[in-house]
Amino acid sequence: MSNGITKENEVPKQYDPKAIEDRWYAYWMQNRMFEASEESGKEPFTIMMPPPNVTGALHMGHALQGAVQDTITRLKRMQGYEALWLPGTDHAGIATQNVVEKDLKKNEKKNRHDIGREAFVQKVWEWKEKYGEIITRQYSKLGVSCDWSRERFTMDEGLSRAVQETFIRLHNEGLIYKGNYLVNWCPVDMTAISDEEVEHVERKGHMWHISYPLEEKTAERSGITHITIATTRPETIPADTAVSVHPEDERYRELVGGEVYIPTTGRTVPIIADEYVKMDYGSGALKVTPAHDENDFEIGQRHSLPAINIINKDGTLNEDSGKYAGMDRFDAREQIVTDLEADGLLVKVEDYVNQIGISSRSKAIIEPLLSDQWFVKMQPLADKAMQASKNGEFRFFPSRWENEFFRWMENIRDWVISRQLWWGHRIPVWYYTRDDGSIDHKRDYVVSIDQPEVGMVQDPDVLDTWFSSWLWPFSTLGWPEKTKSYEYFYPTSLLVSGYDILFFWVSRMLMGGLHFTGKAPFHDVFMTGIVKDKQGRKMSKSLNNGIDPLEMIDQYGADAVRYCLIILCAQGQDIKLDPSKFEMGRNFANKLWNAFRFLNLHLDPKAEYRCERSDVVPGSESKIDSNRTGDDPSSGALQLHDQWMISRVHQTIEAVEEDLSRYRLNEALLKIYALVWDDYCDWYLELIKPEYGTSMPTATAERAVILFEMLLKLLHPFMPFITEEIWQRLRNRTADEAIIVSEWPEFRSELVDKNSEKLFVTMQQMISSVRNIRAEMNVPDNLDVSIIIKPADAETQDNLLQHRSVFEKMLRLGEFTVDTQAERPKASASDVINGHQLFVPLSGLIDFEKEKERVHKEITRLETFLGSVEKKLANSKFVDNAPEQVVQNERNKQRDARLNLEKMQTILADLE
RNA sequence: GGGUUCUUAGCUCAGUUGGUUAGAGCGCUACGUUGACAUCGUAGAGGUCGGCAGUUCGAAUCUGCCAGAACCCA
Repeated sequence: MSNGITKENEVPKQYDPKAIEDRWYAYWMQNRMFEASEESGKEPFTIMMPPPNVTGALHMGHALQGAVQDTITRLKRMQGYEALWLPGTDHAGIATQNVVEKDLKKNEKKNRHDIGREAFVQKVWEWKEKYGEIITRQYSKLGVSCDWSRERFTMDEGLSRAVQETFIRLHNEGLIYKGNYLVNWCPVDMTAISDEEVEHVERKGHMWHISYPLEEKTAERSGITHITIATTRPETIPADTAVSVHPEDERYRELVGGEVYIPTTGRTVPIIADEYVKMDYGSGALKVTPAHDENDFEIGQRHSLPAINIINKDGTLNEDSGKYAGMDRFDAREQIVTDLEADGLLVKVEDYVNQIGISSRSKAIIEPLLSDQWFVKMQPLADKAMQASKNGEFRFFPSRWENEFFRWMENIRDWVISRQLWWGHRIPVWYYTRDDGSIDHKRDYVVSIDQPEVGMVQDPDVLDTWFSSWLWPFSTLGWPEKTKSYEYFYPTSLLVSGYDILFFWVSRMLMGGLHFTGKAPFHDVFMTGIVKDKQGRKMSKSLNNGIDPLEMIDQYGADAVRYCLIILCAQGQDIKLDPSKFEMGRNFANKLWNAFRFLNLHLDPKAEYRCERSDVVPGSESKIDSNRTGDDPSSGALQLHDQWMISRVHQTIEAVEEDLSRYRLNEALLKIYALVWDDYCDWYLELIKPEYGTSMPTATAERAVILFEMLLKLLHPFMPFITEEIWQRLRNRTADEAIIVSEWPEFRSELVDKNSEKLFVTMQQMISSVRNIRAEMNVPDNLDVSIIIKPADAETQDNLLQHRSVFEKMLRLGEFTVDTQAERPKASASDVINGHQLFVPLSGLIDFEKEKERVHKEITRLETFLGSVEKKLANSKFVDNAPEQVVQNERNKQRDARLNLEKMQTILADLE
């Protein structure tokens, strides 16, 4: 496929991302540049994309993590790894089922029960086929280089097979069990959910103090008629099966072993003693409702109490609640309170803020409910994961997440994996039936993928969505089959995830991976922060404070969005995002674009450097001649600014590699940004800019292009679109030569040239100083100004004279005098840079008072600085204890500052 | 109640194993547009690094306490 660029294409003044982004994405796709192969013989590098919900829309969290993963993937690809980034989506049980149910209700005015399970599941699949690709298409807009040919869905046949396999395996190992336990029940979604899916919130409520009449014999024995209990949930009174007090509570000692009447029911229940009860809380007496409270459930177990379930799965009360049957649990609460009051049993009501559990999905108040569910025993899996962590089999970045991981692992509880839904992986368990078709619970169930015997029925429940996603790193590669992909790409190299799903997903993947494959599923885990709004609130639909990444891409360009997200993503801190922040990415892209425009304007379209040449800049390829130095641009020899720029580029390569190896993407990008903007654009390009009407020497142009290409390569993983566009416009390239598949620049320490840098930086400082003087003295912009430099040594004198052209390019320069014997002209402004004196003669323009003030200010600054340095050096403890290097550093500072100060003082004396 | 993180320029944030004359972007001030780029350039102003104490020759960085903010778990 053609890359769509011709030399005749106009180069617009402003960069327009829309004009190019889709074109390059299509080009990369059609040339199959994202696809990874098991056959290349290269070292693999693998990232599994956290699968977004198939129902979802792309949000900023996806965009951030997508940008991070793509940057690393592109880097590794350029560094010669066989880079696989495998994408996919998650079937998201409850969320998807809800969406389709809503759709069904809206369009056909039916609920799922009206059309039946098979037809409903069919509808969900249809919905998935129709809308399921929205999010992946949205992802593409970001420029993600994931291998779409390997895209997976958690309900694909292969992945479903992996789910069944693991269920059976865990069951055979005794790690899956079925039981009647108290679970978190969501009355809206009508399913059990796991502890991790419950959020705890504070709600204003009441504490009701209720008087329970003692059974007659107990009353007689103790001389008390009633015992007061405190509760926040009076509607559960009909389910009470005991009243408990603390064993050491003197007030109630006589009552323990006795009985009490449960209001509204007339039943009597025992009074027991249990250490769980807090004596100073409420009245010190607790009603025990094992079927509707977790702590009460445990007390019930300890004391062998019965559990009476009075709440239906839809949140209404059942027949066992007596006259409240059929009422909603919250209506029943009010009614019971009214009835108690009428009976004179309500002692008092207090306002009370209580912690309640709500479903993280439906936001409905969770009802602890006894039901038959399937569980996974987690402790043995957690032990393996903790051991692997201690062995260093995987690492968290930043490392503090390892502590969080351990904290959760150490207190891990069994995992409820059954869900009372229709959309998901059906539990591979079969039951015998009676003649009437009902399940025969007296006979053992059979665990099997296929129906074991005619007439047996499958468990109606499906598995928690996370029960398939915890297998994601290997099920996507074909496991449990020993496929080539699995053998080659597993275990994976890196996982990028937000810390909000550390427990839900990351930890479970580690446990699952270690248990099922014997290996940690990834070596590195990079936990990103969470993208929040300007005020630091989590972005949510209900707050309507989300920033749509697609809108931002449309407005600023994908590269700008990526730039912004990466630069703000520091070491896992949350990102407070405001749309205006994307401007910095857009501006940077525009800067880069205009650097290209500049080169393009001065480059001869037919010249040799439009073909591949890379031997004219040291380090860009192999052949170098770094000894050729001169100041004649036409000679083709390297000049000072070339050596300085080459040195800066190589320093940056080294620093960027170091930063990226530790996932400090923001640091790396900031360094590249500074290299491009401050070094290349502000200085290098200005210095090679030809005089008006003259053309750029070929050697200069070649070097500028090659250096620019190195910058483009460094930037490509972060900003893929613009770098590819410019790369392809600079020269004629075939698909094999696209920047996406180019080689990452090689760092070469011998090209870091400290001497050239030092000289160049001194010259930069001199130029800045002259500009400052011009501004301070209000020198008109179109006026040439002469400068006189009195260098501290003869070598600098030679160097500066040799590089006179640098001053000419960067200043409106008149006379240029460099002389170790120079004298300060009377009417001049002065400065001292690294011991070299600088005079700017300004007869008629100089304001002597202002100049005195300027010089005086500099002297004050130097004195303060020198004072602090000398204080350190006067301290013998410092000189004795600090490392030699540090002391030497201070001595150098002292020497330089003294030299500069002395000269400034002479100047000031001269002025007065 | 237990834990984690944060507090640095007007705003948003970087700052690695303690040694920098504490940085960036935005904003602000002055000047500048026939110039690669006003999505720009040049120059500049702006910080006792939340407070107090300690460790150290030396603290934005380590420790303790206090104040404030956010999050996680119970």
